[in-house]
Parts: sequence; structure tokens; C-alpha cells
Amino acid sequence: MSIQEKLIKWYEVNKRDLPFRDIKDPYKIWVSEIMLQQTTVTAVIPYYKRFIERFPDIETLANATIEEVYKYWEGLGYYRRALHLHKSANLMKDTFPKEYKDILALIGVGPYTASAIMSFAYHKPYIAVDGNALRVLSRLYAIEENIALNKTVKTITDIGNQLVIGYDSAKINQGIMDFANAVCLPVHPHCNECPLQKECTAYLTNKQDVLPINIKKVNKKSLSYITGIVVYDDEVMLIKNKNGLLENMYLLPQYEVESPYSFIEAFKEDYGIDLEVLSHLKDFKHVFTHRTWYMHVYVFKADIRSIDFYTKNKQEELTIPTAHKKILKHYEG
DNA sequence: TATCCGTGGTC
DNA sequence: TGACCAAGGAT
Repeated sequence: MSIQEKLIKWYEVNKRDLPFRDIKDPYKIWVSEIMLQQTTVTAVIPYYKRFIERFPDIETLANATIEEVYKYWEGLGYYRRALHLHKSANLMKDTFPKEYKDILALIGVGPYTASAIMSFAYHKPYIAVDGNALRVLSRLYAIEENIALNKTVKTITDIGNQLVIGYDSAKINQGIMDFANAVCLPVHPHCNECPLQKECTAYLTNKQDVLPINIKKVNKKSLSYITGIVVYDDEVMLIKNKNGLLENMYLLPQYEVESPYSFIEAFKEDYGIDLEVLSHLKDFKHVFTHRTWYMHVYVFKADIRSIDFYTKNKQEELTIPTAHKKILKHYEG
């Protein structure tokens, strides 16, 4: 039996039952693939269901406001994915593209996602090279190159595209994903129950624990903020973040300063309004991929009725990322 | 090419 | 607990 046949056989028996699996609508497949970028299946499922229920087709998504689309993304992370979906839906009119190059041209869609859609929706012979495929194939063929490099991804893509010829690529791709999730794990893979033992060069040379080689340097910066719960009556001030990290999200005002008194000065400079410290709430820490925020949260009182970006208690409408949502929950709870 | 972009789970 | 990872892509 070939590697492909063994993989498909394993898949037929062990495949996961997922809401975005074995569906034909390229729109829904697209939405699921965007959500699944760097995001676990467990996290995606409820978001996917809610999103599709509210935006069942291209036209409904295109006609929605970006603020509402963001709201359905709240807590999922990488918020620009929602922006890209909305933009693409507006460009698409009502038909989803069918060619690889046209799908790849969509903002937010790269080689992985374009290949996955071609495979899952149209059963075309494209390998979908994600983290799973990189791991499985680099072990299978003992590729001792850094998978964080584009060159290595290209090498593995070429191998995968050969593997898919003559088979249903959807079964190969999804088979690899479920197999990578259940057997060919990132750490301590279950080689003793692997159907590809005899074909796996890594296993045969005892390199399954060192492959894939994944070297990426991440320098993580720490930032220390005074974060303000600025209240007037029972309303809390939120500001739309204009750029960078958490762009377009609504945040509590915060400054990279040492004391609440410096916060008051900075706030006065920005908005021309005097604050009064009421209390120290709590210190929070939030870890991002490239950054860690230490937030010393104080409650301030002010008359902020005069400023037009004061957003009142509209938390049901505004998209507030987890980093600050958990502060608000603590404050309100 | 290197860096940025979120969050939650795991050990 | 910090480091790593999860169906990556844009700049």
C-alpha cells in the first residue's frame, strides 16, 4: 500500500467530525480557513457557527458593517482577518472565485489558504502546507532544514504536490491534519501506533523527536502601562485604537507611564480634561506573541461628556480585545 | 527576510 | 511559569 493509501485509510477510520468539514460551499470553507489560521480548532468552532449563522453567504457579509463583523470576531485574535474577509466579500459580489490565482489574490489569503480552498471545495490537486503538513512531511522524508524558512516550505510544498497527484487531495490534506493532530504530534509523537512507521525516515533514524526543525527568533518586549477606567456616572470611557497592535479595536485609555499622576498629565494633554484618581483597581498582565503588557489599572473620575469619542456603555456594540475585556469584566464583576 | 499581528492550551 | 504551539499572511 502506498503512503497515500495508508493515510486515506487511516483518515476514513479516524476523521474528526467538524462543522466545517465535508461542506461544499467555498464561501463557508473560506471563512473557516481564515478563522483557523494560527488558531486552534476548539477555539474556532463556536465562532464559526455564530459567524455563518449571521453571515450565511457572501452578500450578507458584504452588506454588514465592519463594526458588526469585528464584533463576531471579538476574542478570536488577529482582528485584521475579519477586516480582510469583509473587504474581500465586497469585492467578490456574489460568486466565489474558482481559480487558484484568483483565490490567492484575495487579501488575507496566502498559499496555504488558497490551496486548502482549491482542495476542499473543488478537489483540485493542491497540497495545503500548514504547520501540520510541515511536521508530517519533514518527518516522513527527514527534512533537516528549518521549516521557518520560505525555502524549506517551498521544498515541502513540491513534495506534497507530488504526493497528491492521482488521489483526492481533500482526503490527503485533511488526513494529514487529523493524523498530525492525533498521531504525529509536535512533541512525543505516537510512533508506536503510526501506520507510516515503515515509510517514515525520521522514525527509522530515530529523529522523530528533533524534527521538524523550527527556529524562529522572537524578541519579546515588555511594556508597562497605567491603564485607566475613566468613569462618568456609571459609564466607562473607551477609545478606538487607530493603528498598530489591536488596530480598530476599542481600548481603555492607557499610557506608558509610571504613576497615575503621569497618566493624569498625559490625559489632560490629549483631551484637555482633568481627572481625579479614585482607586487602584488591580495589576494585569497580558501576553501577546511579540509583546507583554503590564497594566496597572486605576479608576479615575472625570466629566468627559464634552469629548465626542467618549463611547458610553456600548460594550455590546464595540469590539474590545481580551487584553482589556478581562479588565472590564473584573471591574464590573 | 524579519517583524508584526491575539488568544488559549499545554507541560 | 515561561516557552512553545495552533488549518498563516501582510508588510
